[in-house]
Amino acid sequence: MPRPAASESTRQELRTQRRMEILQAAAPVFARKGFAGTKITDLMAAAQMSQGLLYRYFTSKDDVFIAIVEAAVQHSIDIARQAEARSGSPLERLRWFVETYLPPQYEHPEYALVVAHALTNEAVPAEVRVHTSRYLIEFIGIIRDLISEGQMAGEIIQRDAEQLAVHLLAALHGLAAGTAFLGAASAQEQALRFPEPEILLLALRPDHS
Amino acid sequence: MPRPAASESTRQELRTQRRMEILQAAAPVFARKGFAGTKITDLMAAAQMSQGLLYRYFTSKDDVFIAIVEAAVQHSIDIARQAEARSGSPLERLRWFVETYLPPQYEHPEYALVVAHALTNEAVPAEVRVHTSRYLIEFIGIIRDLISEGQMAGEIIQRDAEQLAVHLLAALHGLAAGTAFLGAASAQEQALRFPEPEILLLALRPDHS
Amino acid sequence: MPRPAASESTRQELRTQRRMEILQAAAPVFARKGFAGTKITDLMAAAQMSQGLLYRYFTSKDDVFIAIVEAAVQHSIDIARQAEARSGSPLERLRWFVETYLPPQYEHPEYALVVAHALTNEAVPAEVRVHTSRYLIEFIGIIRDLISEGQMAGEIIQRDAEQLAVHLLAALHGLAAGTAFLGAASAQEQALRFPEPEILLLALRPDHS
Amino acid sequence: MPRPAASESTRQELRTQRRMEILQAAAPVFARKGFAGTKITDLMAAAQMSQGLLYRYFTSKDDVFIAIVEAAVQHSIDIARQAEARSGSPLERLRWFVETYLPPQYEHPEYALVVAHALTNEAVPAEVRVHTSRYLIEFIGIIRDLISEGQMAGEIIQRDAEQLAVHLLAALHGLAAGTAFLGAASAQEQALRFPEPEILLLALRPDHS
DNA sequence: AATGAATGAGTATTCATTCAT
DNA sequence: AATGAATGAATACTCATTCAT
Repeated sequence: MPRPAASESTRQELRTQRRMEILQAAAPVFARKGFAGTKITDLMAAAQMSQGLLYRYFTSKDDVFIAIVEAAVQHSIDIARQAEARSGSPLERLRWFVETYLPPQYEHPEYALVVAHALTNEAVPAEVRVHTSRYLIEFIGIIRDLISEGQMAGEIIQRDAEQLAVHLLAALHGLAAGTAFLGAASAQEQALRFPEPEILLLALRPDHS
Repeated sequence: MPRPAASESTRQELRTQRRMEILQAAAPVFARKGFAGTKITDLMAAAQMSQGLLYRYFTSKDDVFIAIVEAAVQHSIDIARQAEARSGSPLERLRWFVETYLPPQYEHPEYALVVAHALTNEAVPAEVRVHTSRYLIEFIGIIRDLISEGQMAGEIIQRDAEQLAVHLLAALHGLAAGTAFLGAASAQEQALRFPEPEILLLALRPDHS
Repeated sequence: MPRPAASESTRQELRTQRRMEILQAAAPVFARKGFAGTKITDLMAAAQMSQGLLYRYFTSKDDVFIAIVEAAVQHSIDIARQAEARSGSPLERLRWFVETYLPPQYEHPEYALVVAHALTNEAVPAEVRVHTSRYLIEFIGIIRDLISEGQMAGEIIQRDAEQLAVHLLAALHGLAAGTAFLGAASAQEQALRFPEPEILLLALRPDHS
Repeated sequence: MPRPAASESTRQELRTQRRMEILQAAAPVFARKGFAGTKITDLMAAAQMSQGLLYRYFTSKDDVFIAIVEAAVQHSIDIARQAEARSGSPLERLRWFVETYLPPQYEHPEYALVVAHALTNEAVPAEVRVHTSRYLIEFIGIIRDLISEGQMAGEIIQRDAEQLAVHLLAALHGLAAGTAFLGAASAQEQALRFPEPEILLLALRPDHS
């Protein structure tokens, strides 16, 4: 067997590598400027490549955006599934989830913003929106089930599990979004204190008495 | 013979009226499409007027957007101030705030989205972003002080008041944003249950002893 | 015979009066901004009337412009014809023409500019251009004939009369146009000295010897 | 291995080349239609390029216009300076100037028209107007000084040198402008005879006696 | 007649995408 | 593969003209 295969796979690796570079450079730009507000030029300037090159790795601006959203949503679900699959009590697993999920959001709020943007923004192709929201519902479902389990174990307050799940995730998302701007804004004045993971779990405490 | 005065003031009223119509039609469009993604045509089609007319009432697309953000932020602060000024225990006042603030957000999530957009999006003029974030910090401050009071009264858990405030408002915002898409998305499948106001207050419960 | 005629004629006078006011206000505006650069708003602001009113007196922007050009050209020809009909030697009549024609051009260069604009500018309806240039050729013809007469009387240099005529009128026009800007421009620095009428006639002096 | 340098300099040449093509195509269009009356489409259609391309070479319509005016004025001054620096008597140098300056104006009256437009038209940015008129005053100054010299040499009539200079240049400009329309207009009927350079100098002849 | 609001076609400019090198 | 020039559709904004009062 000759060598072409080797150079072929190397080429493939380079391609994948390039694609990743572009995506990583693109995410924060989309987050900051929104889908419609982002120009191909912005994207490729951030990636330090020539604009024309984008079209060797993606078919369109949409395509880049979709890839980012896809990855972000997939990442969220992955963590939720890991939490689900862990050992430990339901509450312990929820705590692990929040502690694993929140800090990176504080570091890279762009992904949350891009996902939000993808869901909200009509400029984004409808199929992406549908697809993404379906994933999110799955995401919520996983958390809701963990909460239910915790309630059966008596570790979690007896309220509608779905409402509790939505509340938890809304707070997580709100915080990620908030970091993006209040973080920046408050930096200028006095830094705003963002809640530690533990705070997010307070609402779940079982009732006294 | 002061006749002109009458028609003059009438004209002013009509102008104000028209401005309002445009703003009310524009808010949901901006919320759905984002600033850059919204065309003047979209705005004026929603308002059922000819596009050119917009420029008799606003100087630019920016101008319309800013007016909406301004109003939304002002409205938020107003409610917070009313809560502050109310009689009753701090917790009761916070409950009133959440019960007053949340349901309209479920009804009209567009305003929250527009504000978020204004803060996040670089396509939005920088001064608007700065101005708006300053208001938001004031908003947070009011809620934080209410929480502090509640803590002194023993009604609220002893944790960093600012973190608790940020958490509360992040959840509120996250829910408003979430309604916009998950509401719509879940409508297609099975409706998602969004938390009642009471849920938002669970995190504030004082610790069991 | 009843009275309606009287009020009827009064109405007519008012109409004519209004038309004139508009034209007089419009000429300098067109001169300064050109045809395409002038807005109806500019015109009517200068005339201190509401924009809509223009359409009671003229059918369009073109119409106003044409009326001004027409009047200006007609005025030029009138003076040339008066010079033609005068008594005195051909050179004396030419002198009268230049002395009568030039100073008002220095005072109101706008008309010369508007005529030039009408001839040059393709934004102006083609028929106006043709019509106007036909008039101008007539204008040149009158001056050329006066020069010919002067040559036969030995008062004027023996050169192609048409060339001399074109030269004279080009200078007149060039000076009118020049006043509009060099006058203004030089006012800021040191005033530029524009030629007295006599200078324009120097080229016509018969040869020495 | 300095290969990139070569292609880099080639690129620059191509850019400059393109800029020139656009300018050359644009000048007559601006001359015919005026600044406000000229559409980007007109410009680029004349240059046989797509409209969007203009913006890779100029920042705006203004920018193109300014470049043309700048070049035209600069060209005028250059010729005046060459006349100034020549050998020969003042009158001979003036004759050289007129003979060099006038015929190209007959060929390409567009530049004179564009300059006139730049000075007259308020649609043109004020700074361009000021800048250009300053140049023109310099231009006049050079000619005035040549005339003064000629007067001292007894070659030129004893009249205010500045008035003579303004007259000469007004005639030159008037002829250039005139060619643009009377040339075209008269073509349709009978050709009008435009003055030969020599005619322009007649006014300068010293007095008989 | 007079006013100023309403309309919508038109224009400068931008930007995703394609193409030549 | 990589670059950056070229294309042209799309969009904010303007302005002549019409209309309601």
